Amino acid sequence: MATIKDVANLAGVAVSTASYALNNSPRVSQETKEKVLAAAKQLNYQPNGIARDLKLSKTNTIGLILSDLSGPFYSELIKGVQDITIANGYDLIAISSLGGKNSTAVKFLKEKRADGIIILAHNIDNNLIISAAREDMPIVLLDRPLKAKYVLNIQVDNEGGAYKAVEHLIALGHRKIAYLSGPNNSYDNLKRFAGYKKALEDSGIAFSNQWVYQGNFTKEGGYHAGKLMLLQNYIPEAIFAANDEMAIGVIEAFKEADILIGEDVALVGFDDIQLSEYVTPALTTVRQPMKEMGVIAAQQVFQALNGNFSTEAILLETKLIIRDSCGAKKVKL
Amino acid sequence: MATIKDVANLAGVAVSTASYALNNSPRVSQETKEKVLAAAKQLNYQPNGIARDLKLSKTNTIGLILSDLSGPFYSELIKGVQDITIANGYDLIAISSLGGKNSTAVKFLKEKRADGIIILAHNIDNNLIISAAREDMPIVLLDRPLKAKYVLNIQVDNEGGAYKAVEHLIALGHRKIAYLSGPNNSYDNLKRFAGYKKALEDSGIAFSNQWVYQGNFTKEGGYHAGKLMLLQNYIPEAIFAANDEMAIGVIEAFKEADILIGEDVALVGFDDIQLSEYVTPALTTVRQPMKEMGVIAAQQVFQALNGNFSTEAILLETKLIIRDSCGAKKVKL
DNA sequence: CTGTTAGCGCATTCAT
DNA sequence: ATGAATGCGCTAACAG
Repeated sequence: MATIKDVANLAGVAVSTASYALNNSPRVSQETKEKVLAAAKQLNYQPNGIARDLKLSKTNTIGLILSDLSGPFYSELIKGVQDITIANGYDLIAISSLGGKNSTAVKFLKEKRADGIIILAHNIDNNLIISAAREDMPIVLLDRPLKAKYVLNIQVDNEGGAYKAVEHLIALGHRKIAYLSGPNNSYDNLKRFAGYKKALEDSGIAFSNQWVYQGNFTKEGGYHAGKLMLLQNYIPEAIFAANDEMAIGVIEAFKEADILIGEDVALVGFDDIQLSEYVTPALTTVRQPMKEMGVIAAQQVFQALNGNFSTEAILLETKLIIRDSCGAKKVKL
Repeated sequence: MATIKDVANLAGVAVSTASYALNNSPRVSQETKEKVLAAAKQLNYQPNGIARDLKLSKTNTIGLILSDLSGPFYSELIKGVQDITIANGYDLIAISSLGGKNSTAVKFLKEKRADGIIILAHNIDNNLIISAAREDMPIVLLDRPLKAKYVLNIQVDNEGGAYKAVEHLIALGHRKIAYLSGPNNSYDNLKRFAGYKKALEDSGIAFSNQWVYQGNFTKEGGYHAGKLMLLQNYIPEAIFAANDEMAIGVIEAFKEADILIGEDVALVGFDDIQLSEYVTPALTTVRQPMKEMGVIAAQQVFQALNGNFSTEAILLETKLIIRDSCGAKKVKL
């Protein structure tokens, strides 16, 4: 691979001159500029970005860390981030935090391989984030609060969203409302659980531990939880699933047992992933403003890069999307 | 940020010794190793990965270039690639080719920011690929054939898959079969179109240009094509959509007009995206072995990195997944 | 076993 | 307007 040195040699100028010419600096004459450009073309010269990054201590890229690149859930988020990143002339890279300690994500954080980082991955450790965040690499955290220098917080109102969902179920006349839980180390799950409990409480419904089922935020988990309810022969009047994937798992489990969701049991999810609209019955769920979240996250990164570190956490509102699985439409008839 | 030099100073050793110690080389005594590690810890030293990459001319990462990071379609592919990449101790980065000439993807290719590249993005130019591919950065191309040095080809049998789909439609008794087309510059689309025509031909059905509708591989495109058919008051007996997203768009358009898919019109898609199973009616479609594709692509990269450049293109088989939208299940009753 | 030194490829300061 | 020289942070060949 040709280096800038080769180009300079061929053009008969010094390396520095070649560099100036290549970067279109006004310091170099038109004539030599052309000479250098011609040489570069002839050698098929491509600048080595890594050398440049090292020299400038700047990568011009934003890293988006996700717990799983193949999730169904991030599509809109990515779009939002992408829009802003491109608009700022930066590059965007998506990184998986899969693999724990040795994941690409951890390496990126530790080695400052991006000028800014957006994280939506609960398996990235708080301490790592704190020690990685720096003035020239601010970090935006999307899935938990963390007060630290150069760390910005944006969150969805999980608790409020869950509250809305359960309140809706209660208004529909249900009292025995199960909670289908995500992982206990997930902050999102905790908040949703809190919202669930608060809604029960506010309606004078006593909470029972029996009502919570573990579904691990996966479709399979939801399916198994549904099966478990069937085996125990305990079908609640309503189920609030802490995310849509689990809710879809429940739908499948109940479908196999000929239990009609939206009639025999009411079901509400959380997230409003793309699938939720298409599943049968269409899933009532709590929508997160994912694209907006992506946009704001990216904007915060660039603001921080410009020295404006907003201190206060941003809380985004959710919206209850009523479809068929909760039975509300039936009730109205 | 502390550098290795600071660590060496604090530990009272030379930079090289510090480097060896940090990299756990057997050349350095246990005692000094500990001294260095202690110093590193005290300074919260983090190696600068970019400097290392420059020095070693190696990034230890594989880049996966996709035309749109937020597509519903890549989930399984990414999983396959990820598995192999992690197994080889490499990092994986997903990059969007959105943004044309200035996209991150183009930069990655030109500046050799990865040790291997996998491309599924029709908007990356052949010439760019040819000039970017090199011994220490092989490129695997997933969406078109391209014979060039250090370029490897893996493809799905688009033509065969389309043939199967249309053959199935013909076997069901349909003659007027519309083709819902993707972009004309897409190789995949071309091949699927070829399979469609061949199937017609082999059954003695004359092809008519009137039967092809443009849908641009998007749901919106499919929706509009469906609307157009309705406006023209020309509903074909069957539709073969060149991908599932367009097929889903057609379903929506027809649903609005109370035309029953699977009864009034038969519909088959291509890809078998996750949604296809859940949409109503469930979509009959041609499944691509996406995960397998990812696995093989990554394997090819690592083989190439080890000097084994397989020359022959790999062709992966497709499978017709019969669900409800084609009406086959009805017919059997 | 440890230290000295030379680059990796580039941008940039300082002379000229 | 151009060139010589320096260093970003790191690894590794070489010397001791």
